[in-house]
Amino acid sequence: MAAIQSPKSQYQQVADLLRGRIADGTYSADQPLPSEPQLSAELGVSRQTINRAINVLRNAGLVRVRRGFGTFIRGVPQVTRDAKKRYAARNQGTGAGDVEIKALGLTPRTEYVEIGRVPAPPGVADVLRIEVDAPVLVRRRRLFANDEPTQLADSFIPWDIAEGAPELLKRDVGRGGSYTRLAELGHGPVRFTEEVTVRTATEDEAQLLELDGGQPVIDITHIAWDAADRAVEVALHVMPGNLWRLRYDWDDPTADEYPTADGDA
Amino acid sequence: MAAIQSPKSQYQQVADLLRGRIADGTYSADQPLPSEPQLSAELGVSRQTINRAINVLRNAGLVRVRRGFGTFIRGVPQVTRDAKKRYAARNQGTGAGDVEIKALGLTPRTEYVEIGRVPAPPGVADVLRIEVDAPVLVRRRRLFANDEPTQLADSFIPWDIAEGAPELLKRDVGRGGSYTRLAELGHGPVRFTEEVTVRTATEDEAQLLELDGGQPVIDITHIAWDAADRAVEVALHVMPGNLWRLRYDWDDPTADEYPTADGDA
DNA sequence: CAGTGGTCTAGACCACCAC
DNA sequence: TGGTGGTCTAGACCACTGC
Repeated sequence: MAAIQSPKSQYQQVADLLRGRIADGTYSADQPLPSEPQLSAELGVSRQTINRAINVLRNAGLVRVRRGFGTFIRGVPQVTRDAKKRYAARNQGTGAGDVEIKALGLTPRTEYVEIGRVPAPPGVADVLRIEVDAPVLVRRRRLFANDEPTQLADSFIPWDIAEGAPELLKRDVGRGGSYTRLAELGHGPVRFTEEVTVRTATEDEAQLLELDGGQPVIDITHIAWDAADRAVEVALHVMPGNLWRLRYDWDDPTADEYPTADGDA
Repeated sequence: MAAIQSPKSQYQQVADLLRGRIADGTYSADQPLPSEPQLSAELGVSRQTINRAINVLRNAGLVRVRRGFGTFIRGVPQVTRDAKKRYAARNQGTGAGDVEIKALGLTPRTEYVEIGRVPAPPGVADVLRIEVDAPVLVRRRRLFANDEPTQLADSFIPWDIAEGAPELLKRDVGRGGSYTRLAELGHGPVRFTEEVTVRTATEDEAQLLELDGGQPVIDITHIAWDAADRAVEVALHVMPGNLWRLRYDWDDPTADEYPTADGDA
């Protein structure tokens, strides 16, 4: 099917070779890969070419470079995030984010970056349909699996709602999680929307997620709606693209409306 | 917030500069960007450095290089794909894929790459819970917006179902689309699941989608289940990562089960 | 300190494109 | 044929790491 292509560039070939060696276990996960000068000598290409090849693997999330130290295989398995289940699990613990990590036998950890009252950033204000700079409660968290950062999760709640539940200003928001607190205030979420985009990480995100610049991230805007159809919470999730698998499912509400064989308007 | 960083590398600075010039309209979408030697002379850095900067923009999907001709701004807006609505729109035309494109005022086009009876590929057989190499109907399509490829969509239906509806072997599967044909056979989908991952494009995909190698793609495995909970169709979608925005929404089925304030098991 | 990867340059050769 | 981008090399300097 593929058209005849000119022979691959050397750095692509080197990248394929290294990919193969990673896959078949030639290189172990404990040891660093051979150094760039070593590979350069072994394969008879310049160090630049080796470096370019390794950059290909980095972009694919296959290896991780620790500067001044060496290049290592990234041994983190993919985490499945089931949109429905993660919120249904609210009765089992504090954060919904821990469920998926534990399921893989990894150790989750949550770092609270910021919890407090701040002016709403433009994007958030827009979604919550409030004025820019109107006060909101923000909860910024960084989630880890086995001490590797796996996700940034910034949650915003309009202040006029949040002020009713002082627990929301604590790290541990208490039994059932923040949605339960919202429910107690009469704003329990009954509907959720998520918008998913893929983009390259910003510098800040790359730092916090320990990614190389330019690596793709998944950007999820999660909105919780209460029974009065008010947006009561926005959560912005940013996650390394190669690390996650998102799962959604739904019933077809119009399953009984297939056109009949004889046709009608 | 960001820690003190050493000054950025030159190619990053050049990339930022070019990004700025694209954003503020210094460079028009009709004209190619200045050539690499020109930029090299203007900015006083080597051509390699310019080239690297442009590669950053390519990975972000901001520009598109036509070899031997020039580098151009990619002016395609993001398309929103609403998982529920796209299937609900089945009564309006043939393909569900056209809806989103038209909504943006772009011209959709579908290219049928392959329609026929083939042995099930391993991944597909696994999902459909049939033997590898058991026969399936495949419909491979490539979707365009304004003649730019926006999506690969390969659909698989177990042959024992598909053979009941000869229309499924035609390009135009008829009124209501393929799900209506399945419904007529007693296998109308009532439930859907989608799994979304992000990865770098394979060579074949890069060619078909006119991407540069290494660019991230969104990979969606869409499964349609009938009332007997049998997987009656699998659709594999591959789309340029920067081109799409995925939208999902769902009601919380457990909204009335928030723990009460006084608590119980 | 020696070894690692990050980056930069000058120069070069090539494939591809439009004319 | 001349201009475009794709790639490669040798050599260099640097920041960072662990010892």
